[in-house]
Amino acid sequence: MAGATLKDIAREANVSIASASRAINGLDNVADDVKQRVLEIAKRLRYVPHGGARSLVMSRTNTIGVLLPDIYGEFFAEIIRGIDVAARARGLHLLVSGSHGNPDEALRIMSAMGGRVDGLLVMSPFVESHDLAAVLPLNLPVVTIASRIGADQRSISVDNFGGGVTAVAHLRAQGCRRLAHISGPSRNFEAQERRRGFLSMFDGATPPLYEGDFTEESGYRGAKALLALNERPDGIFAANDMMAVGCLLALREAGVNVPEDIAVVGFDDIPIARFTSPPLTTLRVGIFDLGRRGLEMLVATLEGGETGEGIIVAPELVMRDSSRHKSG
Amino acid sequence: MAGATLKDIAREANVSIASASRAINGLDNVADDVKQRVLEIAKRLRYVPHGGARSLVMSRTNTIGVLLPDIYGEFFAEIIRGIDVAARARGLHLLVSGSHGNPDEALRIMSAMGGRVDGLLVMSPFVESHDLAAVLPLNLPVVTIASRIGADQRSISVDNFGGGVTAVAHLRAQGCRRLAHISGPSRNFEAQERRRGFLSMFDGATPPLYEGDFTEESGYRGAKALLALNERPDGIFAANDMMAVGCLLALREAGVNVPEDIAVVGFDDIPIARFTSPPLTTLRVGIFDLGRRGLEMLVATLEGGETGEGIIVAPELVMRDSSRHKSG
DNA sequence: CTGAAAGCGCTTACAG
DNA sequence: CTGAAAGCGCTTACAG
Repeated sequence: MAGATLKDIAREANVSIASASRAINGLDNVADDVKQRVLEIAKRLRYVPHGGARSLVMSRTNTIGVLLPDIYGEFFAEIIRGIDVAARARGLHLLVSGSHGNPDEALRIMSAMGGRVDGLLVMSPFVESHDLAAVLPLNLPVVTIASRIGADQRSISVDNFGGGVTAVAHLRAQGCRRLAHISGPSRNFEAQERRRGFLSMFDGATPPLYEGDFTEESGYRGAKALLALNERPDGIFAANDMMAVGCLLALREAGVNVPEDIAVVGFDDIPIARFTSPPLTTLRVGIFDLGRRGLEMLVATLEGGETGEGIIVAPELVMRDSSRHKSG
Repeated sequence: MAGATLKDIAREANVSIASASRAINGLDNVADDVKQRVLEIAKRLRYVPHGGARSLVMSRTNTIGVLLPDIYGEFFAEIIRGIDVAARARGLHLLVSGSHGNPDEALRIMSAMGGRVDGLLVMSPFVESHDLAAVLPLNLPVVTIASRIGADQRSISVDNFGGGVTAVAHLRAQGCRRLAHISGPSRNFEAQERRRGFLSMFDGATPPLYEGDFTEESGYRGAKALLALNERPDGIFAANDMMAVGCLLALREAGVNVPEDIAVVGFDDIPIARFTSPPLTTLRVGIFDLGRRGLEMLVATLEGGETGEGIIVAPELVMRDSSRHKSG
């Protein structure tokens, strides 16, 4: 019922469980015939080693815990894919937990992962996330991705402020004079930084802001709200691509030409951005690589114990038709 | 270094490790003061129980292994989200492994998960996947999602054939006379079934087929290929929404009106389908629910040992503007 | 090359 | 209410 164990195999093969263990693990201090016999029996019994027991004695789980705020849309699919590909290349397992809504929940989950993982990859973009640092498990290496956690933490994050600045500079260079911003949720640290970057380009003036929640839906509503303004904007910076997609749809429905009447810039460069109509100008953060590099950094910590500080990735402007030069 | 253990706590609290264990687990056969003392010390030491040891002795891991073919795009993000939400509700962990490219790799991964999980949720849509059934770990409950594995397997899948039939019937009802199909990859079982359903509506005649690979890119190329035909189709059934998105873009670029000139139907109803232009008519399979119900079915097997056969979900036509009634 | 034995951290009858 | 002890399945010095 509970599956074959090493003991079963050893008995059947007439050897000690030590020898069985060695054969299974491919060590060379086993007689060839023993090795063969054991392997055969193992296959016949469909033996699979008990990972828990193994990790108990080796004090290594070969598993990385992954903590995500919400598994939603292409952005997170890409992040996980990057992590997964890098983990697979190293024979590591992934204990994944998505959709925690706040730091408290993240904490509960992390403690539930205790003893099951060798390290933690945490993405917790909540503004309050720096509290997390205080409760992170001792002795468990952690790398944060796009989060706001104590600066002493090893981390890989995005220059969101700089991205906001770049978006504004680009729109102005394309001839836009009245810019507006559809921001992400205010409790999201990244959203806050992008908005700060955007606003930093206006001294004194207060450009129109609409607070969305990173969904297409909210981008759609945001664009409608901006269109209703007395002074219509001629350039919109959406804090992520999902909202930009919703935004493009609302503009189309309103008969607004993009980019001639209103230019649009997103953030992230999710795979679908090339396939919107018109194709979306955006700030590429290399989502897949964010995940991949996060995992690699964690592995480096695990192995070398290196004490490098964080990496900050500068988003790269990808110009597509949604913002390409305009008449005015 | 290795983190505090029950022994450390017991020593510090001047109790046996048995009592410490009871206090930690909230059993009631512990004196209140002992419980309090232990809990305090545990918090101070940032104690987290060793999951491996616990699962070893309890022969229960509270973890579900999830095996996906590829973590890519919104479809898989939604599946995982459904699984994750359902798992969280039951206090279960998820050991996730994405991007296996074939049944062999799936097998390797499954054996690597051995002893770490109580059950397996497998999605392996490869045509050759029925081989998997022969090597699935003994005694490890498995539920398959949208896969082609032995019929005795508990499973939740989609009526892909019926979906193909529905798509054709719908397009014809909208007035389309020359239908074409952009199919998924031929080694994908679901893609095959959708194509079979499509073709079943043409006796004798051979409508145009273009084989894509489920990416936007291939949908884009497929539409271009179909537009180059002598006899242009006036209705296209794309085997998934991603390809339908690429298809819509190609049609727009070619100045083709949708649905007036060519109507388009997708498959899946990914979240973004409502936000394409025009909004995409598609066959909704309830992706999130596929994941959620798969996990629930697995849990039922785990708990009750019930022996129900599989569930087959009928996709539901969601009519949007990309196929709404046409002149001709 | 091989086996007996210790021990990883935990839970749970069992006896008090 | 409490503790000593057995045991979950495995790996690894240690002694042969």
